[in-house]
This record gives sequence, C-alpha cells and structure tokens, in this order.
Amino acid sequence: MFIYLPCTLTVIYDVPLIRLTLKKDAVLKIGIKDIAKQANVSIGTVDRVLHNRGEVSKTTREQVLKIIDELGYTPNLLAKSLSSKIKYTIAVLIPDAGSNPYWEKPLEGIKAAAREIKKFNFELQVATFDYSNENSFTEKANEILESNPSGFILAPVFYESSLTVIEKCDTLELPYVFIDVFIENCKNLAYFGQNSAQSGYLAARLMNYSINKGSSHLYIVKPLNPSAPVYHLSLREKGFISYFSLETTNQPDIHSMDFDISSPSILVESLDTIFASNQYPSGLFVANSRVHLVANYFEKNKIKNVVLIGYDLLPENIEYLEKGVIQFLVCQKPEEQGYKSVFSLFNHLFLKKPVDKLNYSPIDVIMKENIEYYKNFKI
Amino acid sequence: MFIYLPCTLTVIYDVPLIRLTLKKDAVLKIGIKDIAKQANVSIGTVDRVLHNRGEVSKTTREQVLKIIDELGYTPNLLAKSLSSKIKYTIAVLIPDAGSNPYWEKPLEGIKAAAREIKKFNFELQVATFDYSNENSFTEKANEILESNPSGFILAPVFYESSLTVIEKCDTLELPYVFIDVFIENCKNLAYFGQNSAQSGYLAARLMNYSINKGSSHLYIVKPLNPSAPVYHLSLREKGFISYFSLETTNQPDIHSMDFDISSPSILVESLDTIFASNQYPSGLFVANSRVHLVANYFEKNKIKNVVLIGYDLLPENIEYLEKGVIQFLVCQKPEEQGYKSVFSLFNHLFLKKPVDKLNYSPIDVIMKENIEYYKNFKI
DNA sequence: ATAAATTCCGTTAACGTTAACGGAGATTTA
DNA sequence: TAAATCTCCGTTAACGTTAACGGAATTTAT
Repeated sequence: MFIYLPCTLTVIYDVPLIRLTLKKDAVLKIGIKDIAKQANVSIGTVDRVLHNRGEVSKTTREQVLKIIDELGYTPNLLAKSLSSKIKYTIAVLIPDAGSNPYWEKPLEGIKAAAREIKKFNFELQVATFDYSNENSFTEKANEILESNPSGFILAPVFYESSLTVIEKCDTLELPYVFIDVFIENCKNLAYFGQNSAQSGYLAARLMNYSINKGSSHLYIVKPLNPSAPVYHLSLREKGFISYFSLETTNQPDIHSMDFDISSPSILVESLDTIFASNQYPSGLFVANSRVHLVANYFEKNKIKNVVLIGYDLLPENIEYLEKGVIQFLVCQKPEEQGYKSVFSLFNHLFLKKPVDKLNYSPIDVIMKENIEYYKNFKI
Repeated sequence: MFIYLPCTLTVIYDVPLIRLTLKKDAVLKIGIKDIAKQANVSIGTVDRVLHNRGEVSKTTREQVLKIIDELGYTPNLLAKSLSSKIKYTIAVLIPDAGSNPYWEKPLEGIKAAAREIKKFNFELQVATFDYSNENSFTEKANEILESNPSGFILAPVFYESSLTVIEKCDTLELPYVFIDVFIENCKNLAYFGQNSAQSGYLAARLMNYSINKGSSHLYIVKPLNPSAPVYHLSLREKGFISYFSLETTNQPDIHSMDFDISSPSILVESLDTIFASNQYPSGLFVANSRVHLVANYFEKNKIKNVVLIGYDLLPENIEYLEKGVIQFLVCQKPEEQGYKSVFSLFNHLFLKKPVDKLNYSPIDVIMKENIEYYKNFKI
C-alpha cells in the first residue's frame, strides 16, 4: 500500500542573516509634565486641554495642543485608571441559556473580557430575557437604560421592540453593540456575529466532498423553536442550497425538513420515514446545534455511511463527533463574539479608538482530529 | 432539484427567566494600606512581607501573611508597574523569514503580545538565525544570554546546540519557552507548537472524504530544504499514512515524494512523470507551505479534479485556494504560538501565575468559504 | 561599662494622571 | 467706586505600590 518515491537532490541553500529589533522609544517616555514644562503652563492646564474641560484660553490651548502633537504624547493608561474616579458599566442583554444553550458561549466570552478590563474600572451588568417572550426583552432593556450604563451590548432578536430600545439609546447617546443579530441602518457602534449564509455554503462544500459522487438525496434539517424568531437557520439553508446551484456539477435532490424541538417524537417519525423511503439520504445537514438529536437517532438505529454535518460545540455534539457519528461541526466562535463586543466598547469608551462596525466571526471546521483544540475557550 | 418537506408543529415552549450579574466585590477593593492598618504595621512592612525582602520578624511576618490571606488581597498591577522600576526584557531567537517565510507569522504574534505588555515595562529583543547554519544559532544565543534577559523564547531546531544553550539557561535560572520545536526532558517553562502528526491525520481524513471512493493513488509531497533540519514534515507524513491504515476501508496506494525546494525543475519533472504514468493521482498532500508550487503546476497544466491539500496561509497559497486549485489548507495558528509564548513569560515573570507546559495550537481547516476570516491575525 | 553592629520597622518620595480647590487678574454690576 | 462675577490658571492631594532612607531598640563586641 505504501510506496516510497524519492527524488532528492542536495544543493547549498544560503540565506542572509537578519537581525530584527523592535524600535525602542529613543526619546524617554514623555508625560503630561513634559508637555507642561515645554508649554510653560501647569499640568492642570494640560489636563484641561487633553480632556476638553474648558477654562483654557484659546491661545494657550492651541500652544499646548501643538506641543502634544510635536512630542507625540500618548497617555499612560495605567496612571489614568489609577487616578480616575470614573467607573464604566457595560450592560449586556442576551437570551437566557434556558432558551438556547448556545447563549452560554457568548456570555463566557463577555465575562472573560470583563475580567480583563476590570482593572480599568470596568464593571459588567448582565441581564437575560426569555427568547419566547418579547415583553421580557423590553422590560429588561428598560431596566438597563434606567441604570444608566456606559455601554450596551444586546442581541436585538425582536425587530420592533429592538427599534424602540435603539431609539432610546440614540437619544441618550449611549453606545450600543449588536451581537449575533444585526439590524440595518442603525447607529450601532459595532456588530459581532456570524455570516450564516457563508457557513451554510461551506457546509455544502464539505457535504459535497464527503458524499459519494452521484449521490442523489440530501436533507436539510431545521430544528425550530416555534415561539421564537429564527434568523440564522434560513440563511444557513440558503447558503447550503446555493452551493449546489452555483459550484458543482453534482446535483443531488435537496429536501428541507423542519421540526419542532419541543416534541422529539416528530423528529424520530420524520427520520423513520426518510430512511424507510426510496429517497435514502447520503447526507444530512442540520442547520443548528440540535444536530445531536439526529446523531442520537443515527446511533440508535445503527445508521452508518450517511454524512452528518451540524453546528456548534455543545457537549453532546462533541461526543457524537468523537464517536464518528457526526462528521463535521461548523462553529462560529460564539465566545469570541462576546469577548470582542466588550472590547469594542472598551476601545470606544476608554481608549477612544475607532472600532470596526461590521465583524463576522471566523467559521471553524471541526472534526474528530481537531476538536481537542477547540473545546476550551481560551484567552 | 429542491424539494420542501415540512413537518412543523406548534407547541408552547416555556423557559425560566434568569438574571445573571457578575459578582461585585462586596468588600471595597482592599490594598496594602488596609492590611497594614489591620496588622498594626506600616505599609513598608507589608511590602517587605509581600516580596520576601526580609528584615521582618517571624511573628509580624506571620501575622501579616495571615491578614493578607483573610482579606484576600490581590495586588493592583497598574499601581505596581507604575511604581516599579523593574524592566523586563524578553529575548526571542527564531529562524529568519528568509529561511522560511513561515517565521514571519510567529514573529507577528510575538510583536503583538509585546505591544500589549509594554505598559508593564516589558521590552522585546528579537534575534534571528540562519536555518541552514547551526553556528549562527549558537552565536545569536550567546549574544542573547550575555544581554541578560528576563525570559527567553527560542525555536530549538538544532538539537545539540540547543542542549548547550539550554544548559546555560538552567544555570542562569533564566526561564525559557520552546516554540515550534520541542526538546524532551528540559526544564522549559512552556512549549507552544503544533501537533504535526495529528494535522497529517486530519488532512488524510479530508483527503479521503474528498476523493472518489475507490481511488487508488495518493501522493505525499515533501518539499525539503536539504541543508536544514525538518521535524514536522515526516510527522505530518506519518499522520497522513496512519489514517489510511487505521480508519478507513478505502486503501489507496500512497506514494511519498521528496524534492529539493531550491531546484524547482526537479518538482516539475517529478510531477510530469506522475501525471504521465498509469498511477494518475486522485489527490496530492503537500506536507508544508510550499503547496503553492504544486498548485502553480496544476494551473499551468490545467489539471482539474485532483484534490490538493497543503499547509499554511502564505499569500500564494491563499490565492490558489480562492481560485479553487487548492481545496484545503491546514493551518496551525503560528501567530498565536508567538503571542502565547510571550504571554506565558508574562504570566510567569510578572503575574507569578503557573503556566501550562505543553500547548498545542488548534488545527484550522481553511477552505474557500472561510479563508476571509483567517487572513488577518487579530487580537 | 561603652561603642559598634544588627535587627526590625516606619516614613517618604516617587510613578503619571485626575479633579477639586482656590486665587490672581480682568470685567461687569450696583 | 466698591463689590460681585468671570476667565484662566497653578497647586495639591489623591490612586496603590515600590524601594530607598533612616531611626529606635536590641544584641554583640571591646
């Protein structure tokens, strides 16, 4: 089976010797004092200029500004937060993990980020709402707005209610960040989420590679929570379908199959029907994290050689991936979304740095061989 | 082609309403002053206890220690680095990017980490050596050791020379971190690198999924730099091969093919031979980042429907992946390896936190659809 | 016995920034 | 013209920690 085919040659390979050194600040780190001295004013004046607190004449203000620019002053953030009495509060409003265990993940990232910026006087205030209850969203949002936070991270899953909340944020000039769900034409500071269609497209390619060419039946399984809105599911489905219409000569029949997650028996019946039919599947694409339900069916019914692709690193999914029942999990770094949402507010509020408005997470392809390295969220 | 198969049901789905709030420090943040007051000593004494600077009687020392424990004191790092006069220097010794463009990536991560911890008085000192010149490694290492750094990150690619360097580090009690290459039985603080065999194994699974079942000829291409050591290449090859011997009933012939990267014509000749032979390949696995050389051959010779899998996100590779010439790139987050190496030293030196000794990078599967999100190293 | 050394500990000036306080000089009000 | 009000600016005490300095009390040496 293994044939060795050498075609080696030895040639001297010479490369130049390079030495890199990070540029040291040739000039000693300059501070507010140096500026004051240079401008012949006191540090108090410099501080007033730096923070636009007024009470400075136009001429001295300009003089100080000029010297700040010339000397390339950058504030020492450590000293700043040591001295400053300002407390920042970041409010978070996301669905509770009872609605969908997915939401544990972004929260984990949010908390990790919060721990890191705690030393800069940042505090976290997390509220959750019931995915199947629009009122709970509005109530919690109002509660948050009353507490007058410095920044707001929210998952605007209910369109109308979200618009109302956003309007209030705008009048309060409260910076807000969307996570997971995106609403267009808003003055949101940033958005962190998934490119759902793209991930469906990717899943389709994996599916197409994995099934035998000439296979004829694929199934898209969409496990729904009927009382709650779904944005990503249909986008993932669309992405999946469009791969086959755009990219490949292989044209299997694609069947779409919705089912209510609250009644598992429906799923079993549907799967029974499919596997008993003459449209025996070569692959199933489960468009969200409930893929473990299908995997469970596969295991019980000893179904092999049917490609199973799903989403997200729930413990159950990991188990079935390791067992080989699930071939691929597509994962969109939910922890990272949370983590980065917090940091976008930190950059805006504390560092006064501009932040990117549209931020899609990487789409990770997880298999048996690399699951180990994705299990734990780090950093 | 697309068939809709609904099996929806509506059921009320009720979930509990949860409110999470990050535990606020109920007690006001306690500092060195509070301990001093509680222990009836001065802050000077507390500081002496905290840093084991001696000149404290046994009884008061124990008393202070007890109160520190009771009050759960944690030092304020901001104040610490504001006040402290200690400078930390992290020395880095890695191959120069001329030897292998791969090494730009870890360096990028190293620099990013250095920027972040600069505020804590950390400085970076990077030296590179010539991959094909063992002496240059030793020379640079000695230079570094003479400069008396606080920590040392090195790629110990030359076994014997590395042992000498490591011995010196041990006597100097200089903490050192291995990156990319691992030497066993050393007192290294940590190792950050790849699980090469595992990534080969993963590549083999992707290959097996992608080729038509019943395909018979696969080729492992190993582009070698003959004057330099290679550790990962053969491990990747082993991993690739072992997948087929362990996991699948599909048993293609696997051919291994070495070639010297300094003479591209050899590669072309070899590939010509293969594609003219009666052992026409269904897939090629290029065991390192030179996969673009093969992709270039594919493009010129209009070779299609042969699966091409390789390593690393070099610009050339990205280009061929986007064009569809390369199907998969396996990537091991080299930037992250550099980034984390620096932070392990930061944790050790500054935070006095324990660090994990063995750290494998995640193995990322990159395809046309998700390349966009991996192009730029962030965080 | 006194002088010298040692042990142990408190005091204090930094580090770079913030923000409250107050004061000199100019301008307006009564 | 004196009092009140503004404008503009300097001074200073924090923030929590480090580390040098020096001093009192005790022990050792002469």
